[in-house]
Amino acid sequence: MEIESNFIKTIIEDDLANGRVNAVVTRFPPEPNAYLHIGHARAIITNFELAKMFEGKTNLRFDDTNPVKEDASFVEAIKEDIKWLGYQPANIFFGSDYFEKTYELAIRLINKGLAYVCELSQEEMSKYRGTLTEPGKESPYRNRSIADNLTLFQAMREGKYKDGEMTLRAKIDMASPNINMRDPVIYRIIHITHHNTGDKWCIYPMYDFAHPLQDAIEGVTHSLCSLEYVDHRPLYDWFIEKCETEHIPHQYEFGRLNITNTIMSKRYLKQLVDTKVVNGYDDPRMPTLAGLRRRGYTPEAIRDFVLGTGLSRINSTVSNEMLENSLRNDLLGKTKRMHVVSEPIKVTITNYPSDTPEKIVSSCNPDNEDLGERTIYFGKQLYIEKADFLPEAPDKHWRRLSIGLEVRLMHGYFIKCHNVIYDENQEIVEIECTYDPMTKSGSGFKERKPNGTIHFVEATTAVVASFNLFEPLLVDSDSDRPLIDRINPNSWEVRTGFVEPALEEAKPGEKFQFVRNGYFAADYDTTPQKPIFNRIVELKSRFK
RNA sequence: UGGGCUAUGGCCAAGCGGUUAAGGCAUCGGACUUUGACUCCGAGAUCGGUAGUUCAAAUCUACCUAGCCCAGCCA
Repeated sequence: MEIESNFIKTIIEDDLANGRVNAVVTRFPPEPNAYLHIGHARAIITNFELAKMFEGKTNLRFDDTNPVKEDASFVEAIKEDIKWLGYQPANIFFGSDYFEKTYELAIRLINKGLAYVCELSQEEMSKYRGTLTEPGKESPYRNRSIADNLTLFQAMREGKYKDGEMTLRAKIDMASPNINMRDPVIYRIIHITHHNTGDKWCIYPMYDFAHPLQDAIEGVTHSLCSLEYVDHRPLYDWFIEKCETEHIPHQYEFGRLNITNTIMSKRYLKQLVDTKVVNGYDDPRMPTLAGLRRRGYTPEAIRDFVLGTGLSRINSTVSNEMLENSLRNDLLGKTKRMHVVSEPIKVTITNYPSDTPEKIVSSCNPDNEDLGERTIYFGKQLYIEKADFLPEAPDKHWRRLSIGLEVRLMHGYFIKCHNVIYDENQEIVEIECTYDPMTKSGSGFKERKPNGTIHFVEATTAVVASFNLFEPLLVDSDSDRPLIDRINPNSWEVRTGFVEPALEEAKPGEKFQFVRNGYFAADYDTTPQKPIFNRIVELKSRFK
């Protein structure tokens, strides 16, 4: 699947056609202060796919200009997530690699009379800034001499001042209707150890100043970001122009991708982890890439989903059914289709002649013979799903087992139910059936049509396993209620059931279709003695 | 209330002055089926509103309406 037509692709095509750029360079610039989630996947995929499409390149650049929030551990996690998604950055850079260069350009601005050292406190600065409807006031420090600014800025760098004591500001326009242009701070003092530069610096550039310069230094042609930066674009262009960088990058904005019933915000993800609603950032219910990975989502499906949702200048909320569809499409042809009974009910085949089960060799996926065959068993004692039996068929659409009805056991035989055994509470404990030896799977038997096909496992060879069934963490997708009140209490259900013996060998992370049950992945903690499977996604069903 | 961005079927989204207005997801019919899966057929919008420009407008203009973003020494 290729990237669809979208406005950014159109812009790039146009730039290339008109010679405004020779080669496309994009970048994905995360701040190393959180785990990546599926929202980031859109940015990653968009940047990489767009560049790839035009034979350009994409850098991974850690935007680490604020040491108070950042940590090296996130650097590795982010690298791993990008690799998992299937992308290899042309270069891996750090914004902090450019601190020296950024500093020089700040001095250039001072020399041009376009930046000044300001001693307003944070509170005062806020007052001077004005409001959305009223213009701001000029700082009393705005008209210092270039020489004084140079000296002061140098002193800031040398650590002569405490955090917050002064800032370097761009001298633009305190009356601009765009608040970003009202003399924004471009350097602030922070005495803290930086994950990359250690204690070398105590002044750090702000995003608005650093970002365009990083793009310029790296030769980025199309700098993509989200919609909330639209108002920052004039500033971006101002810095590029005034700093007279050799290369001139351009910023383009696109909408964020939201998914129904899914929280993406850093704050709430953290809240879920901190309040132990989930077991960490790689909990299989989390929308983090680490969580989705553990759940069994595939990078191919995520890519297909992102590309399928397109790109526009709208913050969109896409139904999670779309993601699930991508998952099923990807998993359909590449998973083995195994027999698993998650809520068992016992079946005795009363006319089965032997106490030892017979072996049946079956295809793992009739649509993909490369997946091979495995042996399943059929015998006197079986398990089927509770939901596949009702003493009496509710209506003529019932395609499962009932007294007097005959169904096909997939890969086995036709069986017909003739008796139900109840306990003292009128609960069904066992059902009794007969089988027809003539109807063996693969025999080509066509004399009669069964009332549907269900699956089973043979009881003496079955292996006990547990299944983790997930639902969305949130309910009420359109609600404005606080998220904490929308937590789904049933987001993780554990069931114990039986799996066919071949599943003992499932390797952690290996994915399967459990016939008529859904797609599952063996959990990281699975063992042959105690297999554990996570449900990735249910199968679609028209059963009403 | 200043500035900016956006508005195409339930949800995404193509379309860039002339097409019966792509496609995907979802939904509803139907066929097929050793998964009520898959696959296959079929069904639905006149493009936020109004007024203009034009032989011709979802596409251009004006006005209106609605939603989102901005007043961190965060990114």
